[in-house]
Amino acid sequence: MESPEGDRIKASLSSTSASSPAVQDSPFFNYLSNLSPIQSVKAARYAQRFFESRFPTPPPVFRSPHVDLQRETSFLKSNDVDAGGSDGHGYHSNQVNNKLIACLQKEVQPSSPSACVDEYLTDPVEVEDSKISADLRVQPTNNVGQLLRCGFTGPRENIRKVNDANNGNPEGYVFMLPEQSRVNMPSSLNLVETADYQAESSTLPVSGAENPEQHVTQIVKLQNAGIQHNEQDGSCQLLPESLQSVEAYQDCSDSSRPVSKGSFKEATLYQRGIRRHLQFEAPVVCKSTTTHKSHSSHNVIQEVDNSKVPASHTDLESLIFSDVDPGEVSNGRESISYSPTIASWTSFSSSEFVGSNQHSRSLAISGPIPSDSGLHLKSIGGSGPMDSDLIPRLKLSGYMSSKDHGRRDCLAKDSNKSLFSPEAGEIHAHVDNYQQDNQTIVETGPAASQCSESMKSLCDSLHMTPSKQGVSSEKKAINTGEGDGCKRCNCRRSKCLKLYCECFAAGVFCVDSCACKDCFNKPEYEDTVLDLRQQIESRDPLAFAPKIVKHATNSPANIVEDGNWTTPASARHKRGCNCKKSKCLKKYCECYQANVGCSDGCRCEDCCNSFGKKADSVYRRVQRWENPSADGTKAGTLKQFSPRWEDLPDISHFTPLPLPYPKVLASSASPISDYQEVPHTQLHQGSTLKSSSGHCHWHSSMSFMPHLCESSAGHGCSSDSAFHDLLKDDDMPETLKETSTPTKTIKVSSPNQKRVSPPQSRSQELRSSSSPGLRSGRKFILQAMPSFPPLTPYMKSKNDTGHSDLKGEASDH
DNA sequence: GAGTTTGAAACT
DNA sequence: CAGTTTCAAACTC
Ligand SMILES: [Zn+2]
Ligand SMILES: [Zn+2]
Ligand SMILES: [Zn+2]
Ligand SMILES: [Zn+2]
Ligand SMILES: [Zn+2]
Ligand SMILES: [Zn+2]
Repeated sequence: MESPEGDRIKASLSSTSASSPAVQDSPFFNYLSNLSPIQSVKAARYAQRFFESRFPTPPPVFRSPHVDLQRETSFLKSNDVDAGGSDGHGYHSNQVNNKLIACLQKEVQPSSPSACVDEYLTDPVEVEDSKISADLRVQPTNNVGQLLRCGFTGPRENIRKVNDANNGNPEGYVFMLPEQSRVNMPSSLNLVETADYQAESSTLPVSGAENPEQHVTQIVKLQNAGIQHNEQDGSCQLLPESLQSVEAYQDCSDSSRPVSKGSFKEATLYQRGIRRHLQFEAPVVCKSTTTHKSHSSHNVIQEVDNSKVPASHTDLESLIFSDVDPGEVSNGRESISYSPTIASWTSFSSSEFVGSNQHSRSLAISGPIPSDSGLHLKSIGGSGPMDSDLIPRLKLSGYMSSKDHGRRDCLAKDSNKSLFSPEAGEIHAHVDNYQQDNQTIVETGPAASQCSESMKSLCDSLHMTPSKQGVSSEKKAINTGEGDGCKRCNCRRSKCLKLYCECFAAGVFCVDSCACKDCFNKPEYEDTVLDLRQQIESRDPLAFAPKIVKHATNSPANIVEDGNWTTPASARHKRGCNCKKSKCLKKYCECYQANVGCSDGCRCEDCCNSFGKKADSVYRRVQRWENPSADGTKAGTLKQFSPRWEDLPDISHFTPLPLPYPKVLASSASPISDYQEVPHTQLHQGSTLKSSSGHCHWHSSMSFMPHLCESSAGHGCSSDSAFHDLLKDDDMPETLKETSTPTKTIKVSSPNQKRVSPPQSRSQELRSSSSPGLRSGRKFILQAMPSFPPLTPYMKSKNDTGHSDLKGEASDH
């Protein structure tokens, strides 16, 4: 309103507001609808767009999407978490849903969109709403199921098939994520990935099937994580940030790896082509990759259970496998949708997510889907009402979801962290890891703590679930968290419609905990929000992409040591920082804030980033990583999170995902959390903090987290940074690379199996102490996703359509 | 909590 | 693409 922007915004707003009800007729509306992923009917369109735009390629891939039933299962597990966790605020959800839907429709069945959608989307949402409220996360499974559904929905069967077929993944990277991250990732991610994978798999014959499996799981983390839980809904939102980061994990070739393997199938691989798929794989955590492999998804779950939550896990499985899908799915709604964004991201991420651990919650991302679902759920739930509406909602939901979150967001806040992303995905993960060590974890890193908390909540809820008691517990947890708030943005002049706003930037709606004024980043203005978002994306395709990307690559560094592991270290900021006075030692520096070292892409002066200086060679970083203490205070600690850097030359590459919906990101983010957790300072504090404060939150919400963190204490906060999202460099790069250099792409995809042991060092250690076995065992498999489609497509679609409109209006003034 | 610093986002 | 302005977070007190 106010100034120039005001006009634009107004325009948008007007459209928006109107849009929902009556406006549909207006051109804008159309435009929007096109843009917006979800708009009811349009899911299909959406999907198309995504496909078109994002995935120029291979439709086939998408087609298969659902395919991955298997994954679903696995995902389910994870998903559940995600779903639960995520509120769905984010637009993502919508996007995701859209994708899914699209996929489904296209491939699966166009005929009954609703059905399809329902299955996929629905689940999550509905489930969450109804169930969630009651159970909330009680049972992850549900969520999972939802997620899966969302993503894949029905398809389990399909998926499985695919998986089977694919078993051989072309490449798989195995990363050892920190526990936290691992856990998280999987769930949400899995879902997503699954979907994609499926496609891929189908498409890809994965030649390798034989390959040992490299399943790469990509995990995306949502940094933000801002997951919010709604008491009612139970859903949580992820913060944008969380979403942003994505991680990918590769699996070991071993075989199976973990979940991913099975589910993933991944082969995913290769996704590149496929990539798009969203997916996120699940991170499954394979404790021991090998060992557990057998049931990927199950494994994951199991692991989780074992370690932490037996009950839940059990439930999950059952749920997941069994009913959840169907029933819930059907019921539900699909809320989940993936938002387009997600899709885009997904592709994005999938290809490269990396997980940074920043936020533990990685869920988001990869989860983007999953997370989305979670988010969606919320949204759905929130919205409520209607199934039929779902679709439309979806659209909204993406953003909308936030509604719910809003409420509980606050709670979440502190908790928010916890809430946040983790939600589903993370939750699982967290659960495993965290639960076990919750405390430990907490200590470990703020992020961790957050995660753990969130996880706990989730877990609790899950566990509890059955009776619904869980809910209360959940709430408690959340509330406990504290109600606090978790602050989020504090915008005064941007109306929360610019990237200045963390919420908006993260792809999530503002919630109660936000202290913004004249906020338009609300579900009610979803249209506006989406429009502006598109505008911004058109201007900068990477605007909503996760800030942190992982390079996964094979860079020597990763391999370096044993070749086994890879490092998360590779994570770096997508655009690099431009610090002049902070020496990259304060949060003013986005790199530092994200717990990643500066890279060549940074233009900082006198860089002293404890996570890695601009000039540091990968090798050095690794060393630091390994011996943090030696280096420096923070560095050491930090390293844990971002242990090693590889060269990530190309930051720029990141793929641009058009829609950033957070959810996706969020999911992805979780993985990252690891990093965050550890954050330098935090570490020390962290441990304490968390516990004490408790609530710090979860990293997932990284972006938001800051506030929280702050309040909570540094730990949490610090963690947030960690949370940032990481995308895998690989992915990103690939994308970019693809564009620019085909070759790389390939590489990326094939780098293959590396296991990486996350830097968790400390955090892990801590944890490990508590429960060593798991940790070590867990591995995430990331598949390298192919690159993404170039930004362009996405842009185009949007631009074309809406773009003009919006711009026109916008430009007016 | 007010005020300052900082660097990204937005704008020109 | 560079320079400037705007913005909100990070930080300081
Ligand atoms: Zn805001
Ligand atoms: Zn806000
Ligand atoms: Zn706001
Ligand atoms: Zn910097
Ligand atoms: Zn930097
Ligand atoms: Zn620097």
